[in-house]
Amino acid sequence: MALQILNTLSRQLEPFIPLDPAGKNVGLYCCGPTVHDFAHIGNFRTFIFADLVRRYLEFKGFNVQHVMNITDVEDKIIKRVRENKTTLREFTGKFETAFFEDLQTLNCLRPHQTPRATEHITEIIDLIEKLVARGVAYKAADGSVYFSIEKYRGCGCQYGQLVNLNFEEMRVGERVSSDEYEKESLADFALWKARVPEDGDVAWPSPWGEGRPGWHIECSAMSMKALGASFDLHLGGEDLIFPHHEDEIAQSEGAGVQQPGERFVKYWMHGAHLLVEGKKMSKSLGNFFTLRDLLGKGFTGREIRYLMLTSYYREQFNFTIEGLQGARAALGRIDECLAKLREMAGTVAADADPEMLEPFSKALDHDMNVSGAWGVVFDWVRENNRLLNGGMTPEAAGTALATWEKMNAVFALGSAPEAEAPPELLALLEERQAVRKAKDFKRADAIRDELKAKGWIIEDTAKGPRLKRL
RNA sequence: GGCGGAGUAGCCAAGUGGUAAGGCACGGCUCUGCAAAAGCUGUAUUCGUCGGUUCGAUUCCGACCUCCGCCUCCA
Repeated sequence: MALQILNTLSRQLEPFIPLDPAGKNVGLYCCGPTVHDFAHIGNFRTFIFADLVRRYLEFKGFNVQHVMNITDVEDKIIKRVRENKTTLREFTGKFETAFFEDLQTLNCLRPHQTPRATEHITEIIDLIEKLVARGVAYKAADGSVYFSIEKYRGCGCQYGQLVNLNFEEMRVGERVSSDEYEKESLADFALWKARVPEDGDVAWPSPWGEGRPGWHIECSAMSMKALGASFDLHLGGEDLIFPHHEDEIAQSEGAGVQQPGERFVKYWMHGAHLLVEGKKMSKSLGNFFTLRDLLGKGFTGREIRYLMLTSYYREQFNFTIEGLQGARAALGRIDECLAKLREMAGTVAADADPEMLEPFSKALDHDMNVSGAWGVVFDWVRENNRLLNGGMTPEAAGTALATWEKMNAVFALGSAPEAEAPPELLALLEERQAVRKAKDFKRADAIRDELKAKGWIIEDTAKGPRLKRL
């Protein structure tokens, strides 16, 4: 069964066939963060989605090269650098570090390459020079260089591959900032922005004078440097479809660096946005959360990851605190089953059960249908629990665990946090056992309440009691 | 106005031209000194509304209603 992907280019489900003739290597680029602040959970939905795609491709046996840019120069960053009287590198470094910490908290694999825009100014300038040489970019009176959509279309290229653009009907210009009036046409976009006083020290020399890259160009320059002029997969949030990705295509294909008939990117996948408590996230509504905010509320990275992974990436997802609590319960169910399986399996080593993996990957093959895959996982949990109630062999438990390892390579939930009770509580637990034997249930229940007050619940199992974190 | 997406149980969420996965929550049962925990188990005559095609539609077609996103800051 082959993986099928809903390609934004065609809006259709297409079989995934890598450009690599050997069908082995896959280039994956995902638009990364603009490091001007801590990333919010909406951002992380996209990055968890990218991580899922990467892990699933690896599960399928592909050799993935995963690239994610760090946009570390941009209007908002420059503004904040000025406000904070700091340097660009110091300011962006702080949020970049936090971003990678957050990715780790969410158990996202670190991309193989995470190029910074500021370290690819040479590549960016080279690309702009190619565009100027081909006549699809021009230097305006303000010293900036713009991409000409009209010239680009004049070369027979299509602008509007990802979105159906109707230039006559577009309400163009409503939000165009006033400093861009030098453009020949409102739809044109900046490749190189001429230095202005507000930029402070943030400027690089270029053939067009000092300045800095425009918004879209860094992704074109860095993705093509890392993965070649034509690569397999490009991911990002749905808001990037237009203009960011449309402009990336225009810049990349307009430079004439692909072989005839080749495209910049073969498959585009876009993740839908998040709602929080049913509303669009906004600071004024109080439903704007960074990952750190949620950790502060006592939720864990794996709970957040799980919740994000229960929804189909292409559909808007309502992220709620109630959902996080449900995630905690669902994870508890999986953890419980795994713990019992481990106990049963002991040291038995076994191979995964291919019959189990088949429906799991069949679901994911359908454009990353995680819901179907979770259905398989929970059916598996129930079946294991039934067997654990009698009739399961250590070998069968070993097979089940090996199967889980495979599935979990895709979902990457990590393992349940170890919760070893402190000795004084274990002593209380023993005391309770003693008084229960003596039928002093009053004292036994008092101990139970005391432990509960300290955050531990007693689980009386066939093998005796154990303490569990509340 | 243009373009795109969505409406399935209390909540989240799959799916299919042949009679509705899964998770959370809730009820029942097992276990227990009682509990808890855990496990098992039950729960949508019905898939936004109205028509049409069909032996049969939640699934296809048409109309309508509602919600959401994008249209040059945005994951």
